[in-house]
Amino acid sequence: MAVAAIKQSLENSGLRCTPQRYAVMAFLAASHRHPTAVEIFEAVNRVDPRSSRATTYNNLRDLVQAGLVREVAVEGRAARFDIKGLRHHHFICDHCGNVEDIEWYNIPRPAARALGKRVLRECELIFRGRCTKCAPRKASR
Amino acid sequence: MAVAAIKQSLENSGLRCTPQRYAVMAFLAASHRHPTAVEIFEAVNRVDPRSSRATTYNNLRDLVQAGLVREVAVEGRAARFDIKGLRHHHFICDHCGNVEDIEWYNIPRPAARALGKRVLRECELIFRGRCTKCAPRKASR
DNA sequence: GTGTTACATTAGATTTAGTCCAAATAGTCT
DNA sequence: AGACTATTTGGACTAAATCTAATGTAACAC
Ligand SMILES: [Mn+2]
Ligand SMILES: [Mn+2]
Ligand SMILES: [Zn+2]
Ligand SMILES: [Zn+2]
Repeated sequence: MAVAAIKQSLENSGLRCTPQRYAVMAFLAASHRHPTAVEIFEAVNRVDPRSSRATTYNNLRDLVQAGLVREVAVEGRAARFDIKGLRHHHFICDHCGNVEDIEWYNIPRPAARALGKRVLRECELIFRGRCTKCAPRKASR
Repeated sequence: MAVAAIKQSLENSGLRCTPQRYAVMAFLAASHRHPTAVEIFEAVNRVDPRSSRATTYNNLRDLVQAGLVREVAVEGRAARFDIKGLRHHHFICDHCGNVEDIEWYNIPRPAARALGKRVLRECELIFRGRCTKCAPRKASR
């Protein structure tokens, strides 16, 4: 994602493009690894400009709220984040907790009857199992 | 869920039916509210037999591992639990974090190609938006 | 420009959710 | 009964995230 594109999307969402905010976006845009808040905090602080822990969390919260970033809750582990670019599904490893992208495909929506008066914003499909690294080795089991 | 049924399912999973364990299962079976661990802990301790916090968490972990109970991670909030009875999807409210059951319907699996060497255990479909209580009132917006 | 205001950042304290530990208890088996 | 194993327990501990109050910075009005 280009510098200008990040700037644009921040301003479109009514968020100032501060160095700290930009750094979070740039790091997420460059990463396909669904980092945790702490990982983002550390990565951003390996070089200038610095960003405090509170700011990193604040910015992640704002970016999620603006719809630019997605937060993925993983049971028993820290939340992970990714930038909302191309639509995709997620695979979460039972064993190591890693979150991986799965190519998007369409899923049928629920019947209006089943939703009642709820207001639907999005459907999220999550696959669970063992990632390539954690899958049982060939003959075993 | 009947007393005997709970006993059965525990024993089938190789777990002793202790009073504390039973109490967790019985509470979950009777509740449709996806309680948090703390709520379960408090509910179980409103009457005998008592169960410590550590035991409640231990038992929830064991029950999830045995596949009898499901843990639902909710971003920014405590995990919630429900008993694995009839298959169903979940609706999570953006506003209040409540988890509600949505009638089951089948969803297409991903292409084998998209999964690669990963081992798929299950697909989970989560709907997000505003629950009935938090939905914007009629004319507004 | 100067002043005003709203938005952002910061360090550190605090809270929340959950885990760990070592000792005590209670089943199960022979 | 005695040995063995699973389970429970209180309390210390940890990790993740939020809160607070002070400070800094950018946009807007004049
Ligand atoms: Mn992703
Ligand atoms: Mn449910
Ligand atoms: Zn894995
Ligand atoms: Zn709600």
